[in-house]
Amino acid sequence: MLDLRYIRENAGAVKKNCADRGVEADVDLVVGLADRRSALLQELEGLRARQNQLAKAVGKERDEGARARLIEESRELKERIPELEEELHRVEERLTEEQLKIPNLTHPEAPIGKDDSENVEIRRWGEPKEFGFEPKDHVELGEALGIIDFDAGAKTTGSKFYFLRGDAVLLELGLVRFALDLLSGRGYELAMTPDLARDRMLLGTGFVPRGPETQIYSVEDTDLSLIATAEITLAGQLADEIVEEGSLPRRFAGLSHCFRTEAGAHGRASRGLYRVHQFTKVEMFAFTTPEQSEEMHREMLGIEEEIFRTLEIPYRVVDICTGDLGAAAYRKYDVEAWMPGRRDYGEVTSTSNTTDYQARRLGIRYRPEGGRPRLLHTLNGTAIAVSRTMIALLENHQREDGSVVLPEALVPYVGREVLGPPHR
RNA sequence: GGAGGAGUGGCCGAGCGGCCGAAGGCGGCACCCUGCUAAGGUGUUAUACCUCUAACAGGGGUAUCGAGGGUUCGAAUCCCUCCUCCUCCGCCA
Repeated sequence: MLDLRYIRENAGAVKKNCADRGVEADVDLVVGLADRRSALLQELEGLRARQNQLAKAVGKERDEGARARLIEESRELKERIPELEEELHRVEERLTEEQLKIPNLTHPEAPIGKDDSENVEIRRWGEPKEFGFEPKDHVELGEALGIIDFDAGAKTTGSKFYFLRGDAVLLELGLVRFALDLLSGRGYELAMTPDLARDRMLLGTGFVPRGPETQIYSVEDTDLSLIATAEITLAGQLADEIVEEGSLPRRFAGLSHCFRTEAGAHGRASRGLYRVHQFTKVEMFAFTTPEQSEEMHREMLGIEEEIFRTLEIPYRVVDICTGDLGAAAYRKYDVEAWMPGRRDYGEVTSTSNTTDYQARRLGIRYRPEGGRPRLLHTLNGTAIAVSRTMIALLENHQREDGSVVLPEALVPYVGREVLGPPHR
């Protein structure tokens, strides 16, 4: 959410930003509603001031007649005030609804573009490996090894769900522990968060919990949804709080399951583990001062790259263009790993600087030394999204016989050098 | 799930239906004093929004004492619902 005053005073710039991002938001409507709200508020506050005045006067008035007159006027106000309040409430509800559609501002250096085809590659690491044989994709590899079972997932739960078996279980746990160890050493507080969160936390972080275009599973008859990422709970943990400046930056490494309906995503490149409804992820999250956030963003991207270099997986880094930023991001970088099964790079991590966009909605502020509270900045980045990392790992490190050699750094975490069929 | 208790400012903690945005303490800030340090003294210190104004300086106003309703001329204070936390019992991984 953007600051209402900023929107009113910079309607032109906000409109241009919406256009750059390809977002349909009615800025004029927001401004109109904001004006209406101000007018109502002024009228209402005037009446309330009179009401308070009267109440105070009644307490002091000794003359019975005068007292009765004061109470009479007060009773009249008591009728009118709720009517205005109701109208104000309606206007504010509508205003918030429209205001939420307006995306965050954009970093001046973010590339302008309409969709992911206009994202800008900024660097590459590693060369796609030449196999001396026809490489298989992770679905073939996983099923042949008996370690990824889509049929069982589909039977018990539905398509795009899966069982991990045998060495894949150890691989998931090893990847998670590998990431946690690395982040713990970089000053990230380890956290396992709830896998569900209140709708307010989803809205606050820029997700749409319910409705036709939602990507979120919500629980009926409650205000809870399954989280799409621990970003939601990690951001929400400080909702409505004011933290001391000295405690910033504050870094978290959050482990959670992630749930996504992926509505409308069928038919696209989504074979196997690439686009699933549930996966495990270690997420980086940070609260910073406005001055610290760009540096923190670079730090997160650096860690993401380091992880994939350590896993010996070729990747490229992409600067996400305006049309592909989503609502909350001011700037976003993706790391895309080489996936031999696709003969292409595929997104494995994403890191965003959301500036004060989430903090405003969630009410998270910090107190500068001796100053008034200011909104802080929030950032997030993927350390390891297990499912997609598993794709890259299996496909890049496969051998002709269908077994998979683990990168050295992972061996102690998985307890194996080679992934093979489960023990019978 | 059952029975009790509690939710107040950055933190702790008072609070008779009107004089309470709220005592007191801690912490913070400013100044004073003490040759350093420690201690002490005085003052100050919630947030958002509206409005006057050249003003992010001041003045005025509204709201906020877990949330939402209600009673009342008037609610932190009374009533209802919900949420959260604590204690005890039951159940359970």
